[in-house]
Order: sequence, then structure tokens, then C-alpha cells
Amino acid sequence: MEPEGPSRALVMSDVATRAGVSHQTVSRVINGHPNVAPQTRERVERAIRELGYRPNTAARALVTGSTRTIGFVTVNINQYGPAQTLVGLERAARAAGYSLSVAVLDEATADAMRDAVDRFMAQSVDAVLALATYDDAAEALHAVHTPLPLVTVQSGGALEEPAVGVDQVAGARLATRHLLDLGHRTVHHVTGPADSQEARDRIEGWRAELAAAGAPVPVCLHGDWTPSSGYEAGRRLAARRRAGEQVTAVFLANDQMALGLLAAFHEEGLEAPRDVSVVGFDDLPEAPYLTPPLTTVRQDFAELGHRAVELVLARLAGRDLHLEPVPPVLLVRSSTGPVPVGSTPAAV
Amino acid sequence: MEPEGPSRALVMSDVATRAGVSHQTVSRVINGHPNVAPQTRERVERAIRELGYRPNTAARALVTGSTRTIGFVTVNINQYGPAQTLVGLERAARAAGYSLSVAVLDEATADAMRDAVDRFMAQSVDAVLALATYDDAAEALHAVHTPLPLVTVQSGGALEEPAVGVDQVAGARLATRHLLDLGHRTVHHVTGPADSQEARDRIEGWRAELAAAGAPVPVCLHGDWTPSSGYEAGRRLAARRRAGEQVTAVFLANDQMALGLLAAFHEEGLEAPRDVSVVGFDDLPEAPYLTPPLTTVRQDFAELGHRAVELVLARLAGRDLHLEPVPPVLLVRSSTGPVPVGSTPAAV
DNA sequence: GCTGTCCCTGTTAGCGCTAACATCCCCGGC
DNA sequence: GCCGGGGATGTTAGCGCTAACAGGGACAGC
Repeated sequence: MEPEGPSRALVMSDVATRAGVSHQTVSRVINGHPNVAPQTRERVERAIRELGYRPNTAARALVTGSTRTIGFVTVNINQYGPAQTLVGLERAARAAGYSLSVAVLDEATADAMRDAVDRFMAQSVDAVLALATYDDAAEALHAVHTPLPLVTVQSGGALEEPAVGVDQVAGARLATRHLLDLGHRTVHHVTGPADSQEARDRIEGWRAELAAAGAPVPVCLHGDWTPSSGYEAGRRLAARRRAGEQVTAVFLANDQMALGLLAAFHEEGLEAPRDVSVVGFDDLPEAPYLTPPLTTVRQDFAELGHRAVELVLARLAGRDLHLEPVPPVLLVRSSTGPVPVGSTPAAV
Repeated sequence: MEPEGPSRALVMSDVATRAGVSHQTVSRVINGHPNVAPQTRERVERAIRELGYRPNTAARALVTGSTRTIGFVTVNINQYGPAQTLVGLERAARAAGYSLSVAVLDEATADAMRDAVDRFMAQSVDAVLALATYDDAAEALHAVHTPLPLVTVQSGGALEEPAVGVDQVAGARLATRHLLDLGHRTVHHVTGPADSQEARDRIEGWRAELAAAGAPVPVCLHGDWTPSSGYEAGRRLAARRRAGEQVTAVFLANDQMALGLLAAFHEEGLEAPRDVSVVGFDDLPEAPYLTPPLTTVRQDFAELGHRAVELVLARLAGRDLHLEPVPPVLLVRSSTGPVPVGSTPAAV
């Protein structure tokens, strides 16, 4: 019991000497090989513990080609989703005994992506995880051929490659149905950027749910995730309302835009849910504290990270695993309510 | 020009063969050694380019003991600050040719910290960067002795060890002075958690600025970064106001709490800046879109990451570098304004 | 013209580990 | 009692690279 000291550069033979065996036996114990006498095994384990020995990853990587490290490439991590995904991934990787090496791309070009993957290869990572919810990232990823197992975290829609994702379509349907259930004749939608698969999936879910309910499908407003684009959409929607269009429910592709929209509405004298019901997507930490507390759709990033790592491990083991997209959850708060009286002109 | 193909396992001697030299000459070229004939150097460089060769990091690490990797330990990365710090760090590390390996601790115990550092050592990282803005993390870090260069990212206050940070005290003074300059007699403060050095530094700055201005120092309200605690503080402040206390300006230790407070005020019929001026800290992406747009203090995380890496590099080179804390910036938006008329009772 | 020196390049060893092979010992079967 | 087999352990080679040393050619100085 003396794992102290400034942890000098212990090597395997130090342990071997202490345990009175050869370094190879130590290696066998560490790697859980059979054919080691229980007594010997225990002696070696004790020596390891007493010395506080850790095998040198570089040496191990050199001979095995494996570093028990997963490389994670992402773009645009300033967004809440990607950041949370990173956290979920790290947790899951660590739990599985893997380290996570991170590369944040400035732009999702094929070159940048290839460079990141090449670096990971040179680093001898065991696998690469890539966040590819944007088209450019997905394309860049396609352009990169690597012998490394590659798992993508993408929108839950069409998962062509080994991939995990949250079911965006289902999330959008949840939000839309909630508004429809409250009695709204239809639901307006503020989208995310067109080059985001997630944004498109949310449009699809919204549209599908409206269609299923036989509700009219309004023209959607295009945003880009930023509060500012939500604000813009809010002003335009308010204008449409003044022009006589019936706008009683809005589903936005993320919470930040909802925040902007709420601000614009407020300026226009429109309050949720009194005048308009509003639903976001993401469940930002501040969502419950907006004015009013925002009804939104939550994605379980911890679960997402867990599944991603699970998938990586399966591929590393040669198993082919198919994982269902993670189902999102609707959180009903106070920004949604029944249709305001008098605002429903004689329906069809 | 054929860096294609499924990037087989190229090794140095492949390059050597192609260039018609020995592998050692290739090594010399790669490591920028002098005493290589310009002509030879160019030939080797061309071969490297044509083959798309990248040296194997594991082999290199084994012999040099350096992986050009920096380990980053942090707790609580769900917070905006830590997440942004991570991004800034990765960018800066990559720019310097380093990779970043991330460990997110579940709890900042000495054991967890030691484990993370041990893993980093086994990984042969060149240095460890630790986010230690919380007392437990800082303590845990103290308990870990490692021969690895250790740089901490902490609050800008008392930087005992090699550390970088944002000047929290200055930031708080900026916020407080801004409110004082608007004519407020004093400024109330909602703190962050007591075990956060940053929170304490912000208290200190607030107090110092009040003292400098000869303003009375109100009892502060204690929050914990969450919007919910800000909401709580808002209700209590509103109650105090009703009880006759003069509350015209509030400085909160972060934006999320400001958001909660704004919501509470709104419920109480209090609007900023009409009734009360509010300043936050952090400049969340949504801060400009709150109702009203929030005046806040921004920390430059990119710069922070840059300096942290710079410091690591300096230590690696044996140089002792002292870096000043990064100065924060006040962003004046619409949540602050002059003292509401009539709310200033006959002053002393 | 011979030697010393410097520059360039090649050869060798070894980083710490694991895989493959070699060895040893103990046991059972005939 | 001798031999075969298999489990436990040791020995050796080599992963891809860099550092240290070795060699060899060109050039200056005498």
C-alpha cells in the first residue's frame, strides 16, 4: 500500500522484480490471460497495487495498434446539442475504459475532416466518432476513407452508416401533436438552417403530424438556430397575424429561437400562451425560466453518448449492431395553452 | 500527389525507400534537424507528401516520452463557462500542434482527480490542464502530485500555481460601476455558489467597487448559478422592495440567474430597466434576446484557451511565464438604465 | 599530398510492451 | 518406469520511431 511518491516512471519489469516473476507474466496478468497460477496472479496484482503501476499506453499502442482512445470530431460545438453530446460521449467512453480525444473543426470541409481523421489515425485511436448533423460535415465525412471504424452521431432519420441519433422526426411530431391536441387549428413552424439534417427532420415530423391530423400546412419561416433569427420570425409572424392570418401556435426548431420569438412577441404585445402557444426544442437549462416557462422537447444526450460508445465497442468487436434512434421527450410547461377565445374564425 | 487509397499503414521506411534515403534521414527531415542537404530534404518532403505519410504517434511517444497531447480535466462541464473553455482550449492546442484529451470528472474528489491524472500519465500526455474554479477541484488538485507540468484554469484572483484565468474581480467591478454610474445609490448582488472561487471573486469585485464609490453594501442573496436560484432571489428582492427597501439595481453572478430573476420580477410586475436595472455575467448566446436584452460581462474564452496553451508550452520549454488574467468586457444592452424617478428617497 | 574537420548520411540500439516460441515441471497412461 | 501432454513460466523478437554513434566524402591548411 504505497501508491504514493511522485509516481516515477515505473515499468513492467519493476513489477516483475517485485513479484518475483518475469515481465511477461506481469503482462499476462494485466491482460487477463488464462494459464497464470492463481497464486502468481495474486502476487503480481499485489505488486501492481503496491507500486501503483500503470502500463505505458504508448508502448502498448505500438505493439497492439490500439490505444483505447476514441477520437471525436465535431463542428460548431458552441451549440448546446453538440456540447452536451460531447459530455455524454466522454462519460460513456470513460465508463468503458476509453479515453476521448477531441477535434473541433473550424469548418466542415473535406480537407479539415480528412486532416482530423488523419491525426486520429496517427494517434492510433481505435475508432472515430463524428457529429454529422450538418450536410457539409456529412459530406466531408463521406469523402474521407479510413480503415478506422467510424460511427456517426446524426439525426435519427436515415441512418445509412453505423450511426446513432435522436429521433428528430418523432420529437417534432410530439411537439406538433401537443399543440393540435390543445385545439389549435394548425401549427406554424420556424425551422433551423436548411443544411442541417436535424432541422429538416423536424420539418418532416411537423409536416407529417399536421398531415396526419388533416390540418393545413402553413408556409414555414426559416431560422438559423440563433435567437436573433427567432426574433425575426416572431416579428414576421406578428405581422402576418395583424394581416389577418390565424397564428395561434408556433413550433420552433430550437429553444434559442423560441427565446428570440418570445421577445419579439412581447414587443408586439403578444404573450404566450394567452395569444399564441410556443414550443421549442432542446430543453436548454434556462427553458423553465423564460417568460413564460417554455414547453419544449428534450433530447437525452447521456443516452446518446452511451449508445454511440456501445456501437463503437460493438464494431471493434466485429459485431454488427443496429440501434434505434433515441426517443425524445416532450416537456409541457407554460408557454402552451388552449386556443385563445375568439381567435378561431368560423372553421371549415 | 496521391494521398489517397485507404491510407494503409505507411511507415517511415516506405518514405525512405521512395526517397532513396535511410529512414533516419526521413526522421531528421520530419523533426527539422539541421545537417540535411536541401536537395535531400526536398526529396524526402516530396515523398512524404506523395505518400500522405504521417509518423506513428505511439512509436514516437514511446521513444521521446512525448505525445504532443494535453490532458484536460474538468468537472461540471454542463456550465456554459467550462464548455466554452474546452472549445477555446482545443482550438489553441490544435493550433499549436497538440491534441486534447478530455476527462470529465463526475465529482471533484481527490481520488477521481488522481485517477484522471494517472490515466493521463499512462497516456503519456505532455501536460495536464485542469479547470479548478471550484474549491473541491482545487483541493483535489493539490492532493495530486505528478511530475507532469500542471496548469490550472482558475479564477483570475490569486493564481498561486501556474494558472490562467479571467479577471473576475475586474468583471464584477465593471458591472457594479456601470450601475453606479447610471445613478443608482447602491447595487444588490446575487452570488454564485459559495464554493466557487469565481463567485467569491465576483462578490469581492462588487464589494470593492461599492466601497470605492462610498456606496452602502447591501446583504447579498445567495444563488447557485441556476435560473431557479435567480428566480428565488428575484422573489425575495421584490418582497424586500415591497417592504420599503430601495432596490433599483441588481448585479447577478451569471446570466442564467439573471434570466430567472427577470422572470420573477416580471411576475411581480417589475420590469427592467423601468423599475430595476439588471446586469448578468457570461454573455450567454441568448443574453441579447432576453426581455429585455441583458447587460452583461463577457469572458473571452478563446483568449483564455490560447493563454492556457501558451503557458503549457512555456513550461514544457522550461520557461517561466507569468500571464495576467484576461480582462473581461462589459456589454451594455437594455436591461440597465437610470434610476427610476421617485424611487430614490431623500438620500443621506 | 596528406591530415583534420565538418557536413551529410547510414547503422545500431533500445524505448516498454505483447505475441510467439521455448522450456520446465507435474501428472496420468500403458 | 518411461513417455506424452498440457499448464505455468521464461526467453526472444519486434512494433515504428529517435538518439547516439559510425562512416565517408569534400575541402582547407600545411
